[in-house]
Amino acid sequence: MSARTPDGWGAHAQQVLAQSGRHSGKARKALVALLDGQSCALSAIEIEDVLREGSRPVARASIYRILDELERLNLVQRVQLGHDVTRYEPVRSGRGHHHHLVCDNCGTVTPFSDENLEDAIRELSRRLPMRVAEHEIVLHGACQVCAAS
Amino acid sequence: MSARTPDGWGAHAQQVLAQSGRHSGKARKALVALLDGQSCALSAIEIEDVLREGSRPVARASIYRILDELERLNLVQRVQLGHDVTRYEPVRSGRGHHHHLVCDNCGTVTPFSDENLEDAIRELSRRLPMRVAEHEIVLHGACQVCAAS
DNA sequence: TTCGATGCAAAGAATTTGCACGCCA
DNA sequence: TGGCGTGCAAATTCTTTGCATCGAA
Repeated sequence: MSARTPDGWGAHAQQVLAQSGRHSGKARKALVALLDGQSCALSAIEIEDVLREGSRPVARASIYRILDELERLNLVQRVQLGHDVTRYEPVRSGRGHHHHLVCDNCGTVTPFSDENLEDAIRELSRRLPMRVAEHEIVLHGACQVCAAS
Repeated sequence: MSARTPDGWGAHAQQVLAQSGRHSGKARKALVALLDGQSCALSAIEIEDVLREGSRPVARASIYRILDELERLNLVQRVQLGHDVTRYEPVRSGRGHHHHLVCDNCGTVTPFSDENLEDAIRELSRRLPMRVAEHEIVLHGACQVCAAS
């Protein structure tokens, strides 16, 4: 199952980028296209690998710069899952919003979503002394496979 | 307000460490003592600084090794807040359990706790295909000061 | 006395920065 | 054509590892 929606995040991202008065290079197009087809979080290095094998090699420095820019425009969100790995995923407001289960044993990452949780966060956000923009929830534990062994 | 409880985390940690059949060095004692008096998350480098100024200088490598060990014993939890910063905080089961608000503008970290949220997570955990051990919630946004300006 | 704990220094890995060139508006 | 976008390589920063020494049991 993909979280992609027709004419969804990718198009939206390109539009926001264009409106912020920037040129559009090939590296960025390739990266945005990759993220658009991605439902869960990737690290910069995973992105580099996928791009090198696939559409177009992109320098690592460019990847970081582009991700940085996308983050500033609130188009991608940094997600910290396992040890040290910084991952990035497209911010999809409606359908596609999710959080992550991380198996501390084998490192597997699984997305999940839960409306009760979202409600609790929305309600909580109203009471906090902060304008809450994003939230990130990570559950750690043992996945089915690892829990069995 | 401190999350420390009399005879609490520090003593518990020392006990677990002793039971796992290890010697007890001065560096580790100093680090555990520091964390015991700490209610929120610190990075390895902040820990190094505090120890150097305070009780006893501890080599950075030792800090990482000790934190690693404490994490394996489930005595501290890694917390990923801002960009890249890996922080560590004592795992306190009951009182003292909390999560974090991060101001994306000024970087301020504020702890909070919410029972509705904990309930939602407990209930959710039962339904997930994973044995959930820990969870981490980070809210990003603008703190009062930054939201005003 | 033995073996883990620690410090120091070097190695590694991820991320950032500087600079020259290429390409889009 | 001007300036942003990109690639390459060097520089930074955080973290890990190797090894000799110190200290607790």
